[in-house]
Amino acid sequence: MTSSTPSVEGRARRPLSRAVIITEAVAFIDERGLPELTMRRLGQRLGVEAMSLYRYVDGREALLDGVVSQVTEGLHLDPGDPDAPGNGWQGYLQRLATEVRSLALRHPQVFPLVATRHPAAPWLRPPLRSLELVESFLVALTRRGFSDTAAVTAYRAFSSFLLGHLLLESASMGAATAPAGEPLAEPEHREVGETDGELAAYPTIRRLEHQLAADHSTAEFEEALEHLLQRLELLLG
Amino acid sequence: MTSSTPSVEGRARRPLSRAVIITEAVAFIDERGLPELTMRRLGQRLGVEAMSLYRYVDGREALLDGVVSQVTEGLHLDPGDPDAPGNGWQGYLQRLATEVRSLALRHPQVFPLVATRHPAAPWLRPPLRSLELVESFLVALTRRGFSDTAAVTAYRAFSSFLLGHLLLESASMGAATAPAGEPLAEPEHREVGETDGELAAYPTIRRLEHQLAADHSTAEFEEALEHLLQRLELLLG
DNA sequence: ACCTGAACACCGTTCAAGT
DNA sequence: ACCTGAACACCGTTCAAGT
Repeated sequence: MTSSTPSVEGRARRPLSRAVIITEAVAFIDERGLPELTMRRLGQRLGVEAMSLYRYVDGREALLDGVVSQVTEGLHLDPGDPDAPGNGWQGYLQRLATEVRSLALRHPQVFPLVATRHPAAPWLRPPLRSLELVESFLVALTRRGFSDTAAVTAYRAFSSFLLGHLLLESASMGAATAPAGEPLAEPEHREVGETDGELAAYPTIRRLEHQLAADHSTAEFEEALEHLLQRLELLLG
Repeated sequence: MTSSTPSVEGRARRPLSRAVIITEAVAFIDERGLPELTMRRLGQRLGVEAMSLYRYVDGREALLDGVVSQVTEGLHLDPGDPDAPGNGWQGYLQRLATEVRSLALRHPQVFPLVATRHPAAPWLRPPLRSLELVESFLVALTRRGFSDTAAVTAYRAFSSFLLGHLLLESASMGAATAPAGEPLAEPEHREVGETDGELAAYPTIRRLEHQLAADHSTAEFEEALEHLLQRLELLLG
């Protein structure tokens, strides 16, 4: 009874499409990390040979672009009414920042991709890589008193801020969730130049070791954002 | 007359060593980009088979770590006398920032590697990835009036700042110098979703296209650094 | 219309063997 | 001591062929 409807062959196979391929690629990267993602393995996960993917995706590079797009388009922020209370430009930027941050924390293995893939154009600065989002950003700010130039300047400053903070944060998260392959910072298997013994040559690092390892990411993010907003306020004519 | 001294076989081959291999890898990435770097091609460039490299380098991943280390160790900054004029913590951070930036601009293709490789420890935050450098940073600041905690906080803020700004800057540079393979933003061969026509759906981006594409990186970097320093000043007890 | 088998060129890496 | 030939397992990708 091998019917033509997806039956019990271990798992019912979703019909292939660009969307499910990319969705599954994101899941794969989340679970096993980017270096593990292979056309062949992704096919296997989808119950299909690797070559089938090429009907829907233009090769591995295009697939990764798709991953970045999909993850990035999950961010749709309604600028809302400029005159509503708590909805000024500061509130807007704060909400946007929080949303991007939560994206980075949800997909720490994908975020480096968002951060480093070559953007298609200079007006798509990582990690704000969707046209919708950038358009929305610029409109939100110009409607709230920013001149064109000021809005563009703010856009640049804002993206640099997000990139720096979130890339570092997702990297330190990604290390914890890293693929089972690399032991990273395990007590055994130490690299020659970086053992505790060698750390003796750097007394200050050693003294501050605990503080350096401590995680204050949320507080730091918010504090830095606060200062960025103050800085951007100077752009208001 | 095939002598044993490196004679005229096209090019005198430097004797192999870990150092020359890594140096050549850096040059290779600078010229052709990271994805092009292959053990086999690197061997070829050194006049040797790929397997020979494994005597000196522990595989490709280790090679890339070596690349990051070498490039990063080119940064040795003398903190100098805390009491000398123009040598306060602000001057120190300014010099350090400039130095890291010039590194990023000299090696725009290598910088993403510096930015995204998993650091060996939480106290090595990209792009400040050398123990010497971090030690020097912390000493410089604590000698200049920062408490331990303040120095660590400053270290975090400073690295985020550098990472965000320089990764974006090096990416936009790297695109220009990109490998001959990818046409990127060419007039022909446009991706479906991002033609000028489609840009019509984003009127603000379109209106600000020129401003968005304009490059003000140096001024922006300096301005943002200035504000960071002001912000760090608040940490002084 | 959708998937696959076979094939190609190219990887990283190991190891016994050459000099 | 230093390099290499041969081999292995694994890539991405194409295309004619199957259903």
